[in-house]
Amino acid sequence: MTLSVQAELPRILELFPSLAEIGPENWGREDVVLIELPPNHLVQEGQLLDYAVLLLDGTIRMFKISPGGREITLYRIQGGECCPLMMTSILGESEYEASACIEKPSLALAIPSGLFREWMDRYRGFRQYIFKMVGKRLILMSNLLDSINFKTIPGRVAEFLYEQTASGADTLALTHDAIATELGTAREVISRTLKSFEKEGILALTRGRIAEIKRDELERYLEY
Amino acid sequence: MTLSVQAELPRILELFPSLAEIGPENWGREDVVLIELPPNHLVQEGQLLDYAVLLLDGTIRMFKISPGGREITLYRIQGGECCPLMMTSILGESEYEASACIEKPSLALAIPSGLFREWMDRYRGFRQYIFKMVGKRLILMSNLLDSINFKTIPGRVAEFLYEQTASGADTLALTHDAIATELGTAREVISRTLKSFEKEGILALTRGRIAEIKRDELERYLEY
DNA sequence: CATGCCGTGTGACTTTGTCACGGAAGAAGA
DNA sequence: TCTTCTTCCGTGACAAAGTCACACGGCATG
Repeated sequence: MTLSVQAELPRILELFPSLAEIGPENWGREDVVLIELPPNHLVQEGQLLDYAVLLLDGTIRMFKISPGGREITLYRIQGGECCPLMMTSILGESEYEASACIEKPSLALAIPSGLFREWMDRYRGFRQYIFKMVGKRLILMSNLLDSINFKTIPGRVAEFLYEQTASGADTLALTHDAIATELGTAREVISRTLKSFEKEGILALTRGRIAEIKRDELERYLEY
Repeated sequence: MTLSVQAELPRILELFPSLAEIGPENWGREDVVLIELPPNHLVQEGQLLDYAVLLLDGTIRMFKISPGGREITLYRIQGGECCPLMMTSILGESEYEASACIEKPSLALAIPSGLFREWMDRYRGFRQYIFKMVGKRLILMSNLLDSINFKTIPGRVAEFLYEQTASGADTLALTHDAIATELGTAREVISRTLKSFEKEGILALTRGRIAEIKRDELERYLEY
């Protein structure tokens, strides 16, 4: 069974209000389809560019990977978002230069490149929405660059933990390796940093878990 | 004496062909003006956003600066280009988050934000041009991020020298500090690296000069 | 219970960044 | 020409971060 765009239209419009201005003649098209993205599927540079993808559900992690295998997460795409790198590839006919990993099973609206360009021309709100997305990521990436180049590791780890516990939880189910991958450093570095945090009583470490995280203590390490 | 937009129109259209579709009623406006940007003038975050700026001449360096004073160059804007971070700020009403330094005396076309948005809506070619610019920088920044995080210093210095000598010159008039600022590292690090290159006979160092650069020898150090 | 994998801890070493100098090249002025 | 000053460069000692090699323990699986 495949999902029908028509059936999901309410959900699509809720997530992407800017698509409201698109008329029924476009929604009826056979080449605008819903696709399911399998979890843990990897997309390398330059693929999938026949379609622009708007994510309805799940999450996709965009990252860079070095020849040595070290990774760094650039950003995540969530339901209601789209991938700016992909957008600019389609619109600028340039290369794409990052990898994507589908973290949670994802559902997406696929729009053929040509049609996507047409929509960008025709629909003002949609265009503005896409532009905002791209701008947001541009700023995000410039801040990431800033962090990598100017901040210390303890500072970045503290910041990461601080963000992850923003919802109130004081425990995270994360391996050191996962954090290293987020921040673009090595697992040993994270292990040592966390260990030193533990010695200061800021948190407690067990296998695959970071518990008893004291957010207020973390603040001491936040930079800027 | 101020320069007249009308008088410079041929030059403007040559540098920005996509502006050709804009009719005379817009070119006659009093609020579209040419401005001269003084060299070494610094622009901090969030300024100048009442106008979108299209550069006709000169160069502007966009960079990040740390609390400690270390800098890293994000990219340069040249004649015929515009600043993507500024564009996205105007279109997305978000913050701007970088500094700019006018390196060479510059001449620019200033368009009020509102009118710029109007042009973006009305003129397809102009819109596509701006989008291409933004995309180009997004990719450039993601590659820079990659370099910072994954490449070695000798690799990055070699790459920098390689690019700077692409025109054929085997001598560069650059201080070590200038290179450090380009790459986002410390002057001492660059000094040591260049010294080691000199010991290998790849180049010759004198005050404010790097001479006898052997491009083919540099290739050994290029990464990827 | 045995096996194997995965996550973690650790020490030794290399690379990069920081700090504090000092010294030399060139510009400017007397 | 000599003096003074600024800018640029070199260096050593140290701190921070990344790399490499390996060991150990928890936990799942058969």
